[in-house]
Amino acid sequence: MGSSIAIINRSLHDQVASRIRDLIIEGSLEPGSRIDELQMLEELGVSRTPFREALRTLAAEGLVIVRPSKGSIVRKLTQEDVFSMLEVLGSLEKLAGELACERASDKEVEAMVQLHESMMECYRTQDRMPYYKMNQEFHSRLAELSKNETLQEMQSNIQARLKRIRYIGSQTPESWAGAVADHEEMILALKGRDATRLGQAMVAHLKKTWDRVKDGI
Amino acid sequence: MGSSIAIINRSLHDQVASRIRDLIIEGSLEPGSRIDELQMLEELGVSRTPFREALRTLAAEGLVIVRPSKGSIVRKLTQEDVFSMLEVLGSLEKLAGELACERASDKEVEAMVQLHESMMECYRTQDRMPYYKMNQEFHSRLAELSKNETLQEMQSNIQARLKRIRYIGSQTPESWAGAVADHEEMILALKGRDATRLGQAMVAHLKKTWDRVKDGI
DNA sequence: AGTTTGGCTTTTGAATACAATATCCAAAAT
DNA sequence: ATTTTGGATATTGTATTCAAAAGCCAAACT
Repeated sequence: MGSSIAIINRSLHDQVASRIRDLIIEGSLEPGSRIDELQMLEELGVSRTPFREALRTLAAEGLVIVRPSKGSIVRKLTQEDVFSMLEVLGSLEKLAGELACERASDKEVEAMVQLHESMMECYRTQDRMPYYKMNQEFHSRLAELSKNETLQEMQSNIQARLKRIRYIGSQTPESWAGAVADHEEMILALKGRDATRLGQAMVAHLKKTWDRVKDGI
Repeated sequence: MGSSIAIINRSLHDQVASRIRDLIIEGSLEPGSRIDELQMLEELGVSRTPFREALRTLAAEGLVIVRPSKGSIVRKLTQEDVFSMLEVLGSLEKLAGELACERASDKEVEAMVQLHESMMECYRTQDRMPYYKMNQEFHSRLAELSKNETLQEMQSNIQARLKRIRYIGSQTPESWAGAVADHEEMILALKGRDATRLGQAMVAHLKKTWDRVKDGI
């Protein structure tokens, strides 16, 4: 995602925003901690203007909170926050699934099946990292198949906020197996163009995600 | 919303963002047109730094588009954009309605009924403007009753993007009557705590909104 | 001893200055 | 005549500077 050609054409504050996003997701910037401008500026090698513009973007995305005259902090997600996000994400992905059944081309469905196969292969060999990445891809792609840009945007926003949680949310072998079974069901529903079934599968999947994650917050 | 005490404690860029938002909604800034920084700065009486920070916020909210080195434009909504927004909004408000039936207190439900009565009064006297404002309020409040902050945030974001459309989307006498009937149904469902019924009412309402608005884009 | 106040330091917010990029127009070449 | 290129101008992007606010510590007072 994001070829090098695109990067050179992106303005500095966008690059800065991406870097900070990464720092937040990988956990270098701890939730709740103040973001030290001076230190950050040194590390990133930019001046305050693009940095602060980046902060504004991240604030609008819900990743950081800027407290006037008191500095910015990395947003800390409470259990309630995460629950509410998963509740909404469930509803959005349900819609995505239903629409995908109606609007995706056979070719696109086939591509999803392919992706699923690759994931299954990773599961068999217990390759966590590639599985994790493909899983993100799977859900993004499903949103794409809805052919609804707003839906994609909202889904990707929530995904971004939850990324860190899910990343650390290391699944147990059992929960991983459960997730794989869920995906199996999704693929079957999608292949059969059964909108209701896929919608239900999405909601169920997100509910389980909550069960899996809630104690680690 | 937003007392004067709060306003004086808000940083400049936030105030600027609000002002620009208003200009976009009321139509002073035409969709698709370039936002002339120099001219804007004069009008608003601020310097470029807070102004550009405000632009970043608005960009993240989806109201403007910043094209690197080529200036910012007010986002122009295509029919597809509006359709996709209403489709998502329908899904979100459906969820909001369902959750509200489960989670709202009797007092809160009563307050909604009151608001509905006020709207009916405006309808009887054909007071468009107050009705329009209360209608916004009605939908925001329903989202609040869901007790889901993410849901509220997402709904309010889409509402903001659509505001101008709905504002100009001058309803005919018939469509107004239809909207009133929809609201009657919503209130009945909410009073009866019938989640399914309210959910369906919300989806139906948003579908009609599309029919009413689509030709005016 | 504890609390309050005054001023110093650090940090954030806004304005200005400087640099880079794009746009536009005219002149030259095909 | 049309296209292309060079440079002047306007506009945007970034850095720096200046101002204001918040945090901190010590001294004085209760």
